[in-house]
Amino acid sequence: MIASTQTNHPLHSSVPADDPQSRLNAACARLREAGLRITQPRIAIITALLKQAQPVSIEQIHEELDKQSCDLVTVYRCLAAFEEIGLVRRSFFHNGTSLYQLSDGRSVAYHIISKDTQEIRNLDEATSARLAEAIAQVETELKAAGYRNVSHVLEFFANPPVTSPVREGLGQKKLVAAI
Amino acid sequence: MIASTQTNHPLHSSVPADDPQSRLNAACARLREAGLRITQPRIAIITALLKQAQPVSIEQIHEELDKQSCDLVTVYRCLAAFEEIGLVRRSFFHNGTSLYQLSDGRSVAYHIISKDTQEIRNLDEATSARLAEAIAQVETELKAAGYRNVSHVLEFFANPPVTSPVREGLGQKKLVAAI
DNA sequence: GTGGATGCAAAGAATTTGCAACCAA
DNA sequence: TTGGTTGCAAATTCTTTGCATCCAC
Repeated sequence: MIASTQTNHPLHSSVPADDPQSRLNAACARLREAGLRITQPRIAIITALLKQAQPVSIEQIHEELDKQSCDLVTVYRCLAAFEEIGLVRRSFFHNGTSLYQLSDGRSVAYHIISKDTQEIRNLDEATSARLAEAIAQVETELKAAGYRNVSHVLEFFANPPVTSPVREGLGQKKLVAAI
Repeated sequence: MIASTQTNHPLHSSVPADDPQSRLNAACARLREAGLRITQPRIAIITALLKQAQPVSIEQIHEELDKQSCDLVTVYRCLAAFEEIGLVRRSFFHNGTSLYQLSDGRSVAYHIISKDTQEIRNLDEATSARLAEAIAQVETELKAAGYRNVSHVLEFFANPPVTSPVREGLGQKKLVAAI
């Protein structure tokens, strides 16, 4: 039910190649198309996002960026710009914090956020795909009804089983629970 | 596709009567069960929530409360408490603000939030029900897998058609767009 | 009577804004 | 060259906390 590891199924993603370099290139192309400039901070931010399998907070991204490479404010501004052109999805908020993830056309994965620890896990692919299909259908209907720029947010919240395998990788340090 | 008016289908809601008084009573009962006290501010807050067909922000609730009846901080604290016992659902956030709605067992309605105006509309019942079913299935699986306190947030964002009928009632004044 | 609830003031955290300097196109 | 970007500092906004007082049970 819960995919603890992110498996890559090139078969599933209709769009881009999987290696970081081409994904970065694709992202830069989208910036250019949108009339945005390719700057050092932006490359660094996109590169940081490429490493993430889960949505991450702005703070986390900034920390990834070896501090000096750009200002926190720049991360805010870049992510806002990226979101505007659909390069990233603002995935969810909890305790009032936004999390972001690259949206480069590969399949959506929905998440379970631990109510206690803010740990994030992916739903397994099959389940995510099933939900994505139901939601896509609604979005199609909305578009047919004249809505534009249709998007959505779906997150699950829960207390994970006690025997929970802890997620590895860059973590929840900065995701302090507020409630 | 989009239900502009909130239709009441007693047939659908297995639980409570529709008149405000019994809904208030039911809510109070739930407070009592949870060991929370029935106070004047809490009654006022619940009453304000009862009037809403859509999720509302804490600010909005506070404004509904003819100012003097309780402090903003109290609204925060009460809603946190209500959320804890499942009396309200924290429905979604946008521009970082949480919105709340009473969750008294009547059917869920998912929402479309206008990206421009923050106007909120309900999906029609059939569509909401279809989504709710797909999601309930996932939640059931999660519970079976040992997850507890499973909940979710699903929101659609879009720019509504230009000929959009504007939603009446307590509104988006306080829902200032931040991005 | 007693512990939970409230109000007020103040602290904190996340995010935004103003503006001068900078650099990608 | 020039307007989009950035950095730094300061301002805002939303939310939480501390603590004395109050009131529901």
